[in-house]
Amino acid sequence: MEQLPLEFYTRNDVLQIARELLGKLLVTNLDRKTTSGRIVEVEAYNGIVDKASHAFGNRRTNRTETMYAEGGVAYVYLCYGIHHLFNVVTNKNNNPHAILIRALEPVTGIETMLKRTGKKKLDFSLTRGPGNLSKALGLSTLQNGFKLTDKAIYIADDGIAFTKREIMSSPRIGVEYAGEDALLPYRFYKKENPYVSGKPK
DNA sequence: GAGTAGATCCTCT
DNA sequence: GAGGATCTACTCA
Repeated sequence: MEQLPLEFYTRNDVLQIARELLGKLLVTNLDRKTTSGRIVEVEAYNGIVDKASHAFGNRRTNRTETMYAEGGVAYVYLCYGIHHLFNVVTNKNNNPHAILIRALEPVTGIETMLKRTGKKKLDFSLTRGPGNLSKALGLSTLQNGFKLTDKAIYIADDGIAFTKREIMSSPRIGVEYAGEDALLPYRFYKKENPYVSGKPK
């Protein structure tokens, strides 16, 4: 199992990176506990030209500053006052690309995830949806700006990759306000995986 | 089973 | 002062 190198994140094709993230392992070492999950759903946010992105129009604020950092860091922010959403920042300095991790398949530390989320037993909702998976992995705004090349949070390749046929794309979720950009097929997910959010077919 | 309200708080205008 | 890259529970049928 290999931690992804910085060069993986600093490339400029956020859609390509998003596709490649599928099948990788997201690992957290927080609270002296290790938890990990296989990424099965992501959404790409294509920088300043993307109306659905917080960085649209090169809007630069305290919150979005993390996205302008060099790729390979975590961008975590609070949504609806309740949910912490975890993103991977990509591209070079001052190019605010990001990839939202929307769903995982639990791999290690399931007991810990259950404890964190207050669930009694494993079900598909444990790591389905960005709010839930952040909770399960112990991610919060405290981890905003963490480097993915460190040990606390990182993404690893254990040799498993999905085939092209297994990867589906669709418009993103929850971004209706973004006008025509809401229609862009920037969401990628593994076909027929029960952890993928949205409506089961 | 489908539709909707409520939670809850940080960020930006 | 408004609203958001969401989720859950509750209503109603």
